[in-house]
Amino acid sequence: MAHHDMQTASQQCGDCPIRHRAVCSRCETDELAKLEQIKFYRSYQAGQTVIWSGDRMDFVASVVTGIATLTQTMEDGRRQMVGLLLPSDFVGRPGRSTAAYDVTATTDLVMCCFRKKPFEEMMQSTPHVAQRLLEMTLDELDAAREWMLLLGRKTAREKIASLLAIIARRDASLKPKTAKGGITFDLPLTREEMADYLGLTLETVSRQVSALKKDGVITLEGKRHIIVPDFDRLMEETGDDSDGGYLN
Amino acid sequence: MAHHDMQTASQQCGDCPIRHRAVCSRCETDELAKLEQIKFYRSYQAGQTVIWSGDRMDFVASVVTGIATLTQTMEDGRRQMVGLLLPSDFVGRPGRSTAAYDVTATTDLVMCCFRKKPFEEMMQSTPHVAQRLLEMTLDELDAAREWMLLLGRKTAREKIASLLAIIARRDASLKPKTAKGGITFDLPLTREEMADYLGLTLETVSRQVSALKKDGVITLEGKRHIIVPDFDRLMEETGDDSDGGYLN
DNA sequence: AAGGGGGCTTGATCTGAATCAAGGCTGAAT
DNA sequence: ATTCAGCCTTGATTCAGATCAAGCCCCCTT
Repeated sequence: MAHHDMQTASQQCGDCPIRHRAVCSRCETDELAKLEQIKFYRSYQAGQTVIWSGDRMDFVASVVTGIATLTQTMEDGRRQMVGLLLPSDFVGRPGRSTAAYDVTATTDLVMCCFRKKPFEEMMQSTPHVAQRLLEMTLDELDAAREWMLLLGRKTAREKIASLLAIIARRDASLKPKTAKGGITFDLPLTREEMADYLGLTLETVSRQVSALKKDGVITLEGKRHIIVPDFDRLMEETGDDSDGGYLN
Repeated sequence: MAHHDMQTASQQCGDCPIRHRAVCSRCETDELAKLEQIKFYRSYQAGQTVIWSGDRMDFVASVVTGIATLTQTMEDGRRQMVGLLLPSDFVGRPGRSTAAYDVTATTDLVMCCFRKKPFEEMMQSTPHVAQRLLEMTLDELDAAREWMLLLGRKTAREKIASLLAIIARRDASLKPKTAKGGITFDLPLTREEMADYLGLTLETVSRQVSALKKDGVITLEGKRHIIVPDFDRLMEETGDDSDGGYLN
């Protein structure tokens, strides 16, 4: 019977990544049930703003499909992206009631949301949810620090190569079937969004993408479809340590 | 009796910030006792390296006194600071066995360490430790994102002003007695370390500090002692939103 | 088919910070 | 007292990326 509940829950929320990443690895039946009761979905169109920085935010959420960005903006309009949310990533901060960043859908977006109050109560009673969330937050912190090295010390070319490598890698982990010969993916960002990610202008992004193409590091099909014939070659351009020590 | 244990523990570890920040806010007696049993102290001299990136790291720790930095280094020597640890800050990552960054003592440093294994076991059994750690990690992530805006979009002058404001603020929160007239503090970093923090060269740091001095935003006494006659004036130079919305 | 707009590219020029270079200051060691 | 080393400042020059500017491409609308 208990096992049956679990399967039912699983069917109800089979596509909900929070099940898998934040909660489910060691979930018990009644915890799933609790999550089922408080969750709801929201959809946004490409370009839509999910929340403005400073707005009241009474839910936490997990990306189901699509891509969202976190950005910070200065009064004079300078923008810096500070987070890129892919499917299964978590947004929102238990214990804070206002959004600290603008959250924008860069593609059509579906999020699985949980009202903050009940989610927090659930966290109290099910310790490994907090632990899973801690793990995810520590991963994000590591990514942020990698990003800081990129922003502070890398050249424009290295920045572009790094971003392409990051997207290629995350993309590959989502669609496990990757041909050995070459990696292929669609850029989910405009040149301007790439610039906001990298701390550059869109013109510089465009020039450096062209340069990588001219040098044979990548091939372009249209403006957005990227082919990386040799991933190691791309990695050489990033300036990062060659040994992919990012997975220990 | 239970209450007595707590006081005893408190005396044994009166100066240990993890007690206050990571663990203690809702601690119970036996948790404190557990912490007491697995903790130990380590001291480092100014300039000493605590851990090299990639080294095995079998403890987590909390800064008791002094200042430490986290830095990342590229093969060709470019360096970027990615963390600045002041007293009560936490280092180390439950669930990872190798250090991801160089940790260096910039002043004489005392850390309160916990062997990772027992600490992790303790986390399992005492849920609000994980919760407190999550809160601290989320704070750090926010700081990292603020830092990303600085690295990606601020001018050299804004970077310097921002760093001075950050240090002034954190300093003020440590020694609560701050004169209304002006804020005064010692820079805990060399020009080169400031440069590594800000993604600049040491020459540019020096020039911009001189410029802020010439413009009356700060006064220098020696190379390290800073006087900020008007904190609001300094804040104007940072490029940040004027409303100090960083504390909600 | 014509028009228009959003996203992108490419060229010309400018500029803020890096780089290269030469001292200066201060405190510790001889 | 002198020397030395580490840290800092300041000047001259260079250069990577920003800014300004023009036009292209592609898709959508009418």
